Amino acid sequence: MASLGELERAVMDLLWAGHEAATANTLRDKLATSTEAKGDAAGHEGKELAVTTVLTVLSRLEKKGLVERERGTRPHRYQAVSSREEHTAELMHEVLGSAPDREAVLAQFIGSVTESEAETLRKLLGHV
Amino acid sequence: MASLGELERAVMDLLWAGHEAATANTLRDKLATSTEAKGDAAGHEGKELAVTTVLTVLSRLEKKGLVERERGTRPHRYQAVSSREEHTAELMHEVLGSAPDREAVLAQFIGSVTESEAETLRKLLGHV
DNA sequence: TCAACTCTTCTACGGTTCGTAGAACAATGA
DNA sequence: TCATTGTTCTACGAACCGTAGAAGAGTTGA
Repeated sequence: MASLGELERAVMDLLWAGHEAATANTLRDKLATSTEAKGDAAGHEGKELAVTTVLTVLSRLEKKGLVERERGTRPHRYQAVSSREEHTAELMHEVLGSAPDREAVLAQFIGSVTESEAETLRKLLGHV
Repeated sequence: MASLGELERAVMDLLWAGHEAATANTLRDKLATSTEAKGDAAGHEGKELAVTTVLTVLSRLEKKGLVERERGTRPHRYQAVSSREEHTAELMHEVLGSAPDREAVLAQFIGSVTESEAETLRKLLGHV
């Protein structure tokens, strides 16, 4: 149950970007303005969504365990459960985990990584 | 357009496993017997599917670029476009590629890899 | 060449997920 | 208490997936 729809992803991107907790209203506004004034190519356009739409999406993200909300405050505040990096890394593990031959996959993976990333990896692995 | 349904995945698994080209009929039989005689837990049970079902799935996989078929031979023969490892590694890159801070994700990723895998990675990267 | 058979394509339906939002209900402030 | 603001419920249409019948096309034995 990992994959996100387009709007769901846009919302997560906002939560990850300014990583404070946000209200549905704030998010709706950001969705409207983000990538709107600049005819952004890949952006998720600047449509004025109904707040309920945003709320529905947030509920779904909550159910998926990606978002948690403070129910105490009156306009509930929503925030990402984990950072984008954590989440992405987790996804990578998920993908990798489903393979019988993990090491072969890793080999393949490493083979197509940029040199600078390879360098980063060497450092992280405690360069021999 | 990356994610696969359960049956689609089962078919890919078969194509990857015995990695010869196979006909729809062969695949249907294998789907029926694989993981059937042993009450396998996670397996995709041993139901007798209609051949057309398998064909539909194969067509969809073809459209997704995961499978190619030989149209020349009469019972068309289907095979995976890339190996499971290639495919999985590609998926990992896809996941990683969508992140703004790739290196941070890699850091996170490496942090939760098993020691033996870390060792493998060192070898692959290292030859220092 | 014709009939029987095999295989593929077309079409379709029900379930699930996602984008979208109205209607109704709850809380909060003046 | 009333108006405002926010939340939950419910719902609908599109897309994707599992599933398969009906019809069309190729193959082959007689």
